[in-house]
Amino acid sequence: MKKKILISDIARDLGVSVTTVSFILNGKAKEKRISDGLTKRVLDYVKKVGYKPNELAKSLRTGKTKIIGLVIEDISNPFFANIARLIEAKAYSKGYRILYCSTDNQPEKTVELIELFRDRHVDGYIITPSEGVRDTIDSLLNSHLPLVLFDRYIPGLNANYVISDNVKGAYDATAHLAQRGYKRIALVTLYSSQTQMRDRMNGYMRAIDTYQLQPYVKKVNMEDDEQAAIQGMRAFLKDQQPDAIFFATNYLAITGLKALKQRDLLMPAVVSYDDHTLFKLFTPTITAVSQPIEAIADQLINTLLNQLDGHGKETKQVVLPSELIVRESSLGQTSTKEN
Amino acid sequence: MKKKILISDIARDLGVSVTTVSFILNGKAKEKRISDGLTKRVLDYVKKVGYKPNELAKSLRTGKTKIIGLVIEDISNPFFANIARLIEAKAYSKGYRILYCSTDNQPEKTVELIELFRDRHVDGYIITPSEGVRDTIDSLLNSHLPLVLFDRYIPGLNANYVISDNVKGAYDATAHLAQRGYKRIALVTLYSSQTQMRDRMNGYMRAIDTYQLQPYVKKVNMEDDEQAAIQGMRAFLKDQQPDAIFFATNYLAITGLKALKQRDLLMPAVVSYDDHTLFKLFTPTITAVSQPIEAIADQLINTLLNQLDGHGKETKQVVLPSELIVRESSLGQTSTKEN
DNA sequence: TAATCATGCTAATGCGTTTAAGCACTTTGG
DNA sequence: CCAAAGTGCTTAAACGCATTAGCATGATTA
Repeated sequence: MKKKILISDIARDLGVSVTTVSFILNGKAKEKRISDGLTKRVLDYVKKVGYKPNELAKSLRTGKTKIIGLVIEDISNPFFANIARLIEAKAYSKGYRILYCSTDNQPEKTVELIELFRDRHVDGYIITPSEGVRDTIDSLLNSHLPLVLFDRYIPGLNANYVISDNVKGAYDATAHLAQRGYKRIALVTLYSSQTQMRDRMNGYMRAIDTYQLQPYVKKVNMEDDEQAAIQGMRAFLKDQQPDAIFFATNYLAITGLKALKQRDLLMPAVVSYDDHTLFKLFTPTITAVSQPIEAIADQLINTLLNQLDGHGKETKQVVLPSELIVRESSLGQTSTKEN
Repeated sequence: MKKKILISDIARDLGVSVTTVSFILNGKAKEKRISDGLTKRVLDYVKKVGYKPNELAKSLRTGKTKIIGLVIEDISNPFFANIARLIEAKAYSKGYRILYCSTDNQPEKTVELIELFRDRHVDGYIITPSEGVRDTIDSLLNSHLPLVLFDRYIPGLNANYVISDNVKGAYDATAHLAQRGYKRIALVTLYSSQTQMRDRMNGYMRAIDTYQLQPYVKKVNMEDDEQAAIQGMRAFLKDQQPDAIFFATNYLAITGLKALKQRDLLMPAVVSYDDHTLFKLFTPTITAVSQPIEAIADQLINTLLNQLDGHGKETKQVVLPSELIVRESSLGQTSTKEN
């Protein structure tokens, strides 16, 4: 168990000052007019003994950690997981590392995680805000900390965000069902006033208006155990007998499918906001509103990096289009996006 | 944008020394015989001004970060995601925080992530080791850093680990199919010599021996694009015409289902190692070998916390039983574990 | 009465870096 | 020819906290 080697060891061994070594290590050799010979000598020695600076000390001194905190609703949801992956890759190439945590959409947990990241002095934040975290986000904003929200935003808060066009996505999904001739098109959504949920509801209602249909809305509480949610949905299905259902999230769709699994209910047409790898495997396959994951990740990381570089003082609020992926194996039709 | 408040500010405002404040804040008031009156006065003032110590400085000084690094194959895989959740919850209650990262099973990335965590001085490691990281793990071991491997281990390395009984799980799955009368039972696995894969193969082979069947094994490379894997599987299916398939991981099963989706192939019976929320929704539903997630998380965190407390010098290597969850809706049978 | 002890606190040092300021000399420009 | 600028480094002060060793009191003991 060899002793950890310090920058002062390097300096001593080479007969120079710690400062000089530090300059060279931080690429300031030229700027600080250190001779090429010494620069090379130091670099070689550092490589030889395998010295690595103590990042904690470095961060304490500089105030920078080269870490981005990713506070996400649920990392096990494929939509979020995929975005996390893309962000991680892009950040990596810029020398930043990502640390992630799941909030389960619980305000207290979200606040705690943001505080944790703040305690650890992460350089920037990417957050899916749950309800009731306005003050915490506001405090980050007031401290001028680089920050981008996504998937939803906080009305009235002048923060950067990247979201998809939830209204249009939901409208398209509902309109698609209406055009197929379905008459009793239900929306299954959450008890939630978050913006993305609100907008999906609005999109659904707009389509209902356009096609002069009756709305059937079921709100579910997903924080309780899943069984209760399933029971609630089953009651709704028996009651209202929808011939088509638009689920406002992919996990609502999954829970809904479980509710439909028992064969006493007839299988309505199903559309989900957010896709899922397995949706294409179902019989019948499930149409989905697919968010432009790659573009979202791009915008997120670029907006954040801009702020980290000190540019981009003006807030950036981006709305990206979603795409309806139509899957109807029973009718022999396939989307071109299929693989 | 208010200035960050320091421990020295507290001390000055209260007319006491920094040392005293530090003692009180770290719960050493009694031990250091600080009077109750002063203790209360300091605590109250700290709460009033909302002082929070700089964790970086603290860590630099103490060498402790109260952070556990979780290096996992793929956080978007439900099996890993669920374990991560449980670990996070248990660690949290002990004052530890979790930081996670996905390796995608790539050795270079795994090594880099472990180094990253090491640079950040995490207090302990929980790792699903990919191949080729023996040296890195060994180096952690040599530095006496608290460490537990899981899902697989590294043969010959005397490290703590927690795994499930892969041999028995695979045997049970294969035997189940044999008992149902299937004759051409295939194994679909990875090109991988990791222990869990090796053991699942061994379990399959033992069952093949027991029931005097012919083995049909397809190895797949999942690091390439999925299309190639699907094509490979389809070729195998057409060639060998298995009437039952045992997939060695849940994502192999998902890819396999995509390969089977086209209706030119007859649907064989399917069993997967590791369960998935959606498996029970398929028609026909999919039987799975389910690992005891809760027990695994318990053992992992307990083993690690033991080491962090300074106890537990002897290495702990735990093998937990897996359970076969039989799902056969077509036959009207259901497992009692079903919900 | 002096020696001892418990009490309640503080001064000083260290953790491993970065960085502003400087130093002793040499070169350059007008 | 002399001030200004350049050269190649180093000194020392942070960064924000924890901790060891110790110091001044007053109380207790012998």
